[in-house]
Amino acid sequence: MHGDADLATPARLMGEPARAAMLVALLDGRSLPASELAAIAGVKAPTASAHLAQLVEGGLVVDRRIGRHRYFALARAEVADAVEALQRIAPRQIVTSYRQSATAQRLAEARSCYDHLAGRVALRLADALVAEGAITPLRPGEPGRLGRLDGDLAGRLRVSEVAEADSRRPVVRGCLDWTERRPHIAGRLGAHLLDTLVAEGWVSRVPGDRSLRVTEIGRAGFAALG
Amino acid sequence: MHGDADLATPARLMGEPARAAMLVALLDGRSLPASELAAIAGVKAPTASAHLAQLVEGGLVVDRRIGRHRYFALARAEVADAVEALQRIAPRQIVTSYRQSATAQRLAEARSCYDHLAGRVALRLADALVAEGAITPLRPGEPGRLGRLDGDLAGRLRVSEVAEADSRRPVVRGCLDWTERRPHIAGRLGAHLLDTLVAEGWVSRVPGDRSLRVTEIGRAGFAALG
DNA sequence: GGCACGCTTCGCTGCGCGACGAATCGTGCC
DNA sequence: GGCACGATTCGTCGCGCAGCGAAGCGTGCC
Repeated sequence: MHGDADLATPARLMGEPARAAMLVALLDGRSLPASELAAIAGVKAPTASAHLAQLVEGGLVVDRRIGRHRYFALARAEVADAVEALQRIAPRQIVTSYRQSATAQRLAEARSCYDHLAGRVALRLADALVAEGAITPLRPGEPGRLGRLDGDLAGRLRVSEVAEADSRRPVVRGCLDWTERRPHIAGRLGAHLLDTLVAEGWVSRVPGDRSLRVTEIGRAGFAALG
Repeated sequence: MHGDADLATPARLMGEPARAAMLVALLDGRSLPASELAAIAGVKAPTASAHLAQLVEGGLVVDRRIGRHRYFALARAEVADAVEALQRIAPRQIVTSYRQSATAQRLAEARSCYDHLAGRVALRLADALVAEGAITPLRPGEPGRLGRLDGDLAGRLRVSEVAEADSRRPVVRGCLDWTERRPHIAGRLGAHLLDTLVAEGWVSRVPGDRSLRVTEIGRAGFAALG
């Protein structure tokens, strides 16, 4: 009658618990693969695939195929606004702005990505190792090579240890951080660096969460990188 | 895991077309009875009753029982915000703010309420007739009485005609305007006034809509009331 | 008191859709 | 080339729930 937008369509998409969980997981702007969203939503792959297809069809989410992976992200800021507006009227719990929440900030700062380090600190670390010549410049999804390992940082993080390991897995691989749109270090070195940083007390794992807590030691260490 | 508000609950409530239509109808802050919401949503009374019970249970809508009627309104401004946020991401159609839209403004200014006049102009008219002594002060839901009908306004609007009619329906009744929280004129006089104003060209009916268009004549006439 | 009327409750029907196992497709990797 | 793996498609199952007719309840009205 008086030209309403079809409110019910996006609301229905958000009204299913598994889909709602996916949208919340994407609220901070990251892109996540279907498998991870399935785990977050607590459903199996076929179910997640169907949900994600609906979200894309409904224009709430966009997808980007990278090799055999498929990354999903919120389509636009208005979708995040709507999600947050709904959270505000949800029973119990006050949400100011999730995108600026402590959890989202911690995830953007430092988190684990599979077995390696991600977040802003990962980018600083990668930049510093490239600058030192310990690794070749990173390109997303592509393998890199080690360089001269006699530098200060390479020594402190024991980069040479990964050179010795025998594995089919590439030593260095660029892994795109979808929040920052720049690659950080994955591959054997990426996993090794995360282990070393945890062992050295720079970061500590948060149980049941992918975020990492940066300690005082780590804060000083990362700050000294550049 | 990280203390989310239960986004899915309010979203599910909004994700059903009939309920969504009801919420949109309440978006401008009015209170509407169940029967009218049923008509707006295009469902029968039992279905509407079930939907409204869910909306109340979910905290999106509050109800107020007045006699055998039950009026519903949005529970708080945040609900309207969420509805509008969802409309903005709905396929095709851009909604800026429905509460400030032309249609909502017209409804707040002048509309028909069943068979009589409502909206801000109805309040001005009621105030003027009370001031002139043509009717006793209005109390919501209660009948009133006619007074001296030799005043200017009473003459122009032919109020005396309703005094002559023989009907069980009360001559004057206060009808609460839920937007303005003050009563306007219902009853036989209310219906008579609307008919007269249409006949005199103060307002014209909008087909398929409860809003009334105030003409130039009406604009001048209402302005002269006070 | 009796009627009208708005709303609710009950019982039933049918459909939409979420869930998953199994199989398939496509890609990356060594 | 062959394996591993992420994602999708297909088919099936079962639950949840919207919808309504009929009946019941409470209130207003004269």
